[in-house]
Amino acid sequence: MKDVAAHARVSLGTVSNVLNRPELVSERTRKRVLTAIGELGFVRNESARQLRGGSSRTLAYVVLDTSNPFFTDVARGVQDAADAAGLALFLCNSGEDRERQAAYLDLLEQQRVEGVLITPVDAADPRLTALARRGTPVVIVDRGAGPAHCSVTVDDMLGGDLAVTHLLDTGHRRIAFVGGPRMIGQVGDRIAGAERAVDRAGTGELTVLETARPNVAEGRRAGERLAGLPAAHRPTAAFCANDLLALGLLQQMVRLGLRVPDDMAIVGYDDIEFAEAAAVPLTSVSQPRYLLGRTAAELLLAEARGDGAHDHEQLVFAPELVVRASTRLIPVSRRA
Amino acid sequence: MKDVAAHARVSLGTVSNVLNRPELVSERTRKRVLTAIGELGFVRNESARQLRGGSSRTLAYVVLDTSNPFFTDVARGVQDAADAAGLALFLCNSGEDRERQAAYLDLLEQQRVEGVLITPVDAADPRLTALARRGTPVVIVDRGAGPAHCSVTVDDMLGGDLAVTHLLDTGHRRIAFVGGPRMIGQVGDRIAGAERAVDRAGTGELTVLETARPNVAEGRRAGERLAGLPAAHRPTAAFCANDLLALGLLQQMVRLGLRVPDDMAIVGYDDIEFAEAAAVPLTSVSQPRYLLGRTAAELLLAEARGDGAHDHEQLVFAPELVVRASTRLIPVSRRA
DNA sequence: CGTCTTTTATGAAACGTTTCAAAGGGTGAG
DNA sequence: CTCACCCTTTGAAACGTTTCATAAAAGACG
Repeated sequence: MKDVAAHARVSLGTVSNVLNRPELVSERTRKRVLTAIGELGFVRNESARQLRGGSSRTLAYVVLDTSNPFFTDVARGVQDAADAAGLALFLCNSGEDRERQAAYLDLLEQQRVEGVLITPVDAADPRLTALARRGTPVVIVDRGAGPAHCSVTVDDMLGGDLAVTHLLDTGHRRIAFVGGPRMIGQVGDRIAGAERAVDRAGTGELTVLETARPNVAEGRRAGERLAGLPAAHRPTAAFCANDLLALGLLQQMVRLGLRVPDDMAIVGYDDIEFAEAAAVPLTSVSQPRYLLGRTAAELLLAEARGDGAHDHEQLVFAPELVVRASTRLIPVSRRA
Repeated sequence: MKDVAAHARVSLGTVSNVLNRPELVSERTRKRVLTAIGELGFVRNESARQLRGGSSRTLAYVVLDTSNPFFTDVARGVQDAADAAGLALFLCNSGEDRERQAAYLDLLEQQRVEGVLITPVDAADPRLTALARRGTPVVIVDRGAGPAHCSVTVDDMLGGDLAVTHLLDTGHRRIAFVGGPRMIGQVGDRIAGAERAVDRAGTGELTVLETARPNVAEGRRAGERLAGLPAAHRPTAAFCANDLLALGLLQQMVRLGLRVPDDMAIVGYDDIEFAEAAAVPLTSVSQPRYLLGRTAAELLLAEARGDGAHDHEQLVFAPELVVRASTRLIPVSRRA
């Protein structure tokens, strides 16, 4: 900037004014400075700017797993909200790795981002509370939060309830829940919702098949386990904690010669794009992904921009069941 | 930091030494300073650090489309390489939007990132050359580059050739290429490869069905157009520019009652995770995605860390054909 | 033509670090 | 007891901006 000033024969302050409050500078001078900037290929140093200005005009979203399409949709919502507010978005992928997440949080705090959106590896990470206490607003995405943060979630218990109620309604009695690890709050909630549906119906039984991670490979493995059971005891329907699991399960069923939905009905969760394109289009619980991200970012902005007082909100969205071919009414004659 | 110094009754310089060269500081003092840091919840200001130190310890990857699984795999490779080098990774999603890409490039240059990996919206963006000329190393990912940059690509002509050669070998003569827009260099190369295969075989004909974008929806639309043709003239095989298109096409075929591969064989491109989980597991051209990202990042690091002289390399990886159920040898008796 | 007001430009301070030359304090050798 | 040397610690400069009080220039007015 000093070079620019020299080149345009003005003072440092004037160059800064051209950049930040051009209306204070005369037409002639402004042009001269802009020309100098062009000729020298000057690029503002954001660090210095930030150091002096105090704010970074940057937001961050720490994603749990970039390769899960659910989160990329959420990210689009976040992106749009950030764009609308004129903020840049730093996307970080923790890859479900606690350490990497911690490293990112440290880094982001050091960068003085204006706020952090995060789908954390552990629901209640003390690090997040500490971060918020020190002044960086934090909004938890797709996970419940204590009163210390805003959060945006979808009602997983309701989702589980919808899914299993649908299975019970279509005539299933032996139902498997496939998902895990169970300690993930969400998974627990979906199980609870599933159990609530069974209890309310007063009939049917729920078996939980826990998986190590919610991905296609684990879905396949679960499929193998289910297919291995004698048909008489085998669940006739599976409710999966997400669509990746459901697709894996579906694929394994097809591979092992079990028919979907006749031998095994499947309900997934998330309604990702591929749910519809699956071998048998997948019945799934749909979450308002884009809206989730967008709303989360808006909450964060409100907290970051708001002056002082702020009440943390815990927003809960309602999921919807999308029925497709992977579930179907069992004729009464064929019921167990 | 001043507060920490006061709290620990040492000078500013000592605090800095504790942080950066702890071996210079006596055990006792170091402990005292660390305690003060803990008590005050001090967090380094990265901007100031960077301003003084000159380097940002940050890399950026400007992704063309986060929701395309191809790029998330590439991103994993980039991520790992960045981690290994102790650098943070800034993931940006241009969403195929020229303006957003430009905005990100400006932002990143202002942030003084150590280097930029990018899959650009346009192959030859003068902005990229300018960026590199001003000192920010740029590596082009999955797109060819002029001699001004390093680049990492996969041989798309070879990929197209492999796919169509496979279709010709399995007995197909009327082959459709589904993909677009054609002006994307990659698409052009795949078409060229496909034509090369046809020419070499001296038999068969290739029809190009151009799509507006390479996604599932467009794949479905292409499927509709193909299915609408009279069976006598309809291509018996389709080679799609990517798996999203192929999955859309497959889905539409199934929906319209055409059998895959009997009525329509399909070859996709990218071999994404869902290719295998599709209604009919998809034959696809597999690209070394992870390696692509990792190598790109390594090239970038070499350029960024290297002192001065650097020869730009254009690395080309070879794709592989993965044969699955969506293509099958046509019995000689049934050939046209 | 002087005075007052408005517009435009300037210079210095401040932001929070890192770095480096130099000062201070011990220790051991002579 | 003195000197030299090593280990610690210190203080100040520098990084590249923004901001603000102030100076200079330019108009406006009587």
